[in-house]
Amino acid sequence: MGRPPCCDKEGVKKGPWTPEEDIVLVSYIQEHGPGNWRAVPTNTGLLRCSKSCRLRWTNYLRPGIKRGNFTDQEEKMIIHLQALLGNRWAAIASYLPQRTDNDIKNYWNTHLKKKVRKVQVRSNYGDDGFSGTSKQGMARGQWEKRLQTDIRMARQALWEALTPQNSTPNFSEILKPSFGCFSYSSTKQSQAQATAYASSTENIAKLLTGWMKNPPKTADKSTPNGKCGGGGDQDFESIFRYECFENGNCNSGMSQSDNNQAMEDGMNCEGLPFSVLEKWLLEETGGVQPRDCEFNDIGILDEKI
DNA sequence: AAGAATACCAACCGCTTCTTC
DNA sequence: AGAAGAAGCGGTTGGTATTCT
Repeated sequence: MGRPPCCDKEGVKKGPWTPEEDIVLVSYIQEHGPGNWRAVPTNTGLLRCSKSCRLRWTNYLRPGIKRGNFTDQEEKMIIHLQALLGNRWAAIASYLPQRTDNDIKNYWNTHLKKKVRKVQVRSNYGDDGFSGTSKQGMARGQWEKRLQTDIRMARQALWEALTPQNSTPNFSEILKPSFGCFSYSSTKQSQAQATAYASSTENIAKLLTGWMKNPPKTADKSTPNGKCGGGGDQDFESIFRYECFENGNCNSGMSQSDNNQAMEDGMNCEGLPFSVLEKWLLEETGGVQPRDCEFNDIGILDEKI
């Protein structure tokens, strides 16, 4: 027998929150700060369970939340992140600080899932899509399994590439988070792509090692998310810019002028912000690889040094 | 105009993970 | 070390709005 649900008690209200309840909750949190949710219903007199209070705050009342109207940029990020991380909505939401996991999840389920599926069907499988046997003779379940495998392979490859004993990569490949999801058409091709992906990621270690040897002197630890704030030409952003736009590794098909515009907007050629790409990279490395890097300049690895 | 179908999203449920003792 | 409670997370539900027939 499991623990009884916290909201089963009698007298606990369910359903939509009223503006009055919202005001009570917000006033209480303004005074005491978020947390200790257990105490909220008793101290406020709200006939809600602690869980409901927390959810209402985090998903709706918390300041800084942007609601509705997802931009193209946000859509793109969600699609990429979902392909990379799966349905880990909280992790995805961490890249979009103004959006809640619930919001992203809802948006994915109602809009993006269909959109992505359409694109996949059109570009890779023809109009018969996933029904029955596809053109490749693969059932949907198998396809999903393979997708997961490819993502795992890609992540593994990235991790391996970031360990100091490995070397030699094409950085722009890493900045193509669409790996694994939208680009395969046959098992052979998918394997080849995974292999190509693995070998092409090897350069990251090199790039990072070069960067770490001369860490940005002006890196600003106080910038949001602890990211490097304009550390001369050796910071993450500069590396992304160099590899994508100046070193000829951009394969987005974008014109040079569009590239320049994206660069000015702080994005790579796929429209992904440098800050996000940087965070990916740091997450993929677990914040600890390459082992002898001095990540402390961007406030990530202080305790390891 | 009205009923049915579909879309949307806030909120709930239950499982997992974290924290405290 | 492990039990218990708190908090976090993702899947699902249900009410409302909108669109279709």
